Amino acid sequence: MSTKSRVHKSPRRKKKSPQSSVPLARGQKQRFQNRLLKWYKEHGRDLPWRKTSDPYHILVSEVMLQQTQVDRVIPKYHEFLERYPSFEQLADAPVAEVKQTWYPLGYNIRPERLHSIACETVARYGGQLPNDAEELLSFKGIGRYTAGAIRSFAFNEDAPILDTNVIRVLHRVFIAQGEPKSQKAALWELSETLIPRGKGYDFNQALMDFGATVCTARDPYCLLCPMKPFCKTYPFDAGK
DNA sequence: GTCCAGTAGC
DNA sequence: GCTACTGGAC
Repeated sequence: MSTKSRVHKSPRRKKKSPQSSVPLARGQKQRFQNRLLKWYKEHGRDLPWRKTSDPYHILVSEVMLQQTQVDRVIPKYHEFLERYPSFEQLADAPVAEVKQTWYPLGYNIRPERLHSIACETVARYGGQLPNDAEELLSFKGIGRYTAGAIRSFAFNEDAPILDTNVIRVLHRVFIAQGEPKSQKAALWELSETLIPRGKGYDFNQALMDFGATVCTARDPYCLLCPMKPFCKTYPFDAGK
């Protein structure tokens, strides 16, 4: 195969991709980045998994947080790590016991998968969770969101995340049209292009906190919001 | 009672 | 694109 197969093609405009590219007004990206990071410094939550970059701890917290709220996760996060302080110790434990320890967080497929991730990490990766997206996605129980969370929170990479908080925030601020959930391709791309180089960790944490505490699903706190000068949804109308 | 969650599997 | 999973918020 020739390496020059494209040499005669005329320069193409970027292919039209109806939902996969969001136009950003001049300066909007930088303003959003700066304001979000500043807001986070002042108002970010102090959560236990933000005091560590141990990939195992981050993994446990993210799997717990997949469908469970922060307040219910915090005590169980401590208990779980006390009982299973490392991939090795989790891998060595019987699944039935791990599921008991998990109780009452629910969605009990999660502790099974967490256990299997621990076994595989020990068996195939020498007890070190890989930082590669493809490899992370190959584990059952790690999807695109959790892979991004691990890469940014444990390995400090500028990897994008997209959960329902982030979908809501980015859709409101930058798009404000159509159904948020039908625009995931565009929103993933946005989540990626918005990350300030080298600041994936803080930026992603900030996005999550902002969605959880200001740009909330119901009755967002628009009056406190630093994005209101350029938010496409401001002023939010709850009656819509 | 209704809605909402990330992932896997369809 | 839809659904099961399980429990909480409202």
